[in-house]
Amino acid sequence: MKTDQIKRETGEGRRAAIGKAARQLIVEKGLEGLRTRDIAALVGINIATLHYHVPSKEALIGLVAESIRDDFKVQAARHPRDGKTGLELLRLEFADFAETMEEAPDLIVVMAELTERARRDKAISAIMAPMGDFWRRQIAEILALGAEDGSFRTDLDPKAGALLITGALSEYARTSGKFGPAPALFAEIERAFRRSSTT
Amino acid sequence: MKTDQIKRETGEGRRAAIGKAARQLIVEKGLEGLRTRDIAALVGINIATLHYHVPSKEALIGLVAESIRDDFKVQAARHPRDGKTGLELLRLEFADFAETMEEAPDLIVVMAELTERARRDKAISAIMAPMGDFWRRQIAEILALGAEDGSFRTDLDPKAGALLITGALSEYARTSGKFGPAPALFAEIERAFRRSSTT
DNA sequence: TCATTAATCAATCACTTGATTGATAACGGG
DNA sequence: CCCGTTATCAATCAAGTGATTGATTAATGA
Repeated sequence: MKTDQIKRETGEGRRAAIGKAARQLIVEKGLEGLRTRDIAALVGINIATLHYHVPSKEALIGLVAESIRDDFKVQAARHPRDGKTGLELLRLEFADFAETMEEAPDLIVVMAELTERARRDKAISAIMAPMGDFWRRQIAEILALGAEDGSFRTDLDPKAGALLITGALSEYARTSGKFGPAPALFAEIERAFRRSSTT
Repeated sequence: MKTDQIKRETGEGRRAAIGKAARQLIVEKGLEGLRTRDIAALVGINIATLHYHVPSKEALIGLVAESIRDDFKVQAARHPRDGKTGLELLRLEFADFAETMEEAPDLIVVMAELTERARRDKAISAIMAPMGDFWRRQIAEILALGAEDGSFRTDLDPKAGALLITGALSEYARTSGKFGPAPALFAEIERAFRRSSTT
């Protein structure tokens, strides 16, 4: 257990540490207030060393975006999803989201920050946009499945419904604290898509 | 029609011009890339003159936040809202939103940017948070009214429903272009809250 | 063992950026 | 017409800010 590095660190290890520190600083100060010097200080290395591992600030932000994408992929594949009804899958989605908010709230903060930046930065957009698309498509598939298996309304538009759900969850994460407990929101979403009461 | 200022400009006029230029630049480069020099250049004045009218960058961002709030208030009071059913009011809300996206898309972009910053900046938060609250409360009232007058489901949770709607509209604005035409989303929202088919 | 590579840092560069200073020119009331 | 107020700018400051340079030291393989 060599906690404190006496001397050196392997290349990939450093890159990972730099990415982690950058994410932490983005949470604290925003992308706007992100400084290479602060990152280096947090990692405990010289600025030149930081530039040795990550050539530019742009590349650094790209590194963060990639690390977010990786975390997102892990989160998306956490639970088995076979042989379940639409409603069960949707609840699984809710559970995943609640779990992420609990365990890795900074993931959501940094994602929001990068999504904002993606509007102007094509390189970031290339990484972040597919993530949003993936999420929405996954929810849309769940809704379509649920409409077939009787969990949800048959007049449901899966794509629009998916936008509703991802929007609501994002908004909840953004305003969290102000709005009450998540289950109340989850329940309302279920009612919004449930099959009409008569049979 | 004195289009080009030969010499001077009144104080309030300048402040307004500075605010407008700042908003334009925030749309182009983000809050992150907002520079006092760029604003001054866009207005056509010296940096010192800018500081004469707006003492600091912080005050400048506050000015932008206030101008956004003012626009928001105008937008919110555009149509008469008395004597209508919940569904009619909701449709009015949709129309207002679509109109804003059409006529003043930068309003939405800047609002998103400031909302993001509000997370870290208390002064901005003090201006922006009430705006979001106001919007959500207004929608919640519409939903509550519609549940009473028979437009919407009776098992509707107005607060959760409002979060669903504002989240969906924000998400739509954020991803616009990717998702199809707004009416499809509006229609799905209506179905989500409509009274169950029987009766 | 020893040359090569990988990793690190002190010092510094070139430029940006918010803000200030001191002087100057228009405006407007008396 | 004159003087105080308002508005403006050229020049400059001080503190950053991303990035580079040149040298030094640990690891690594032949």
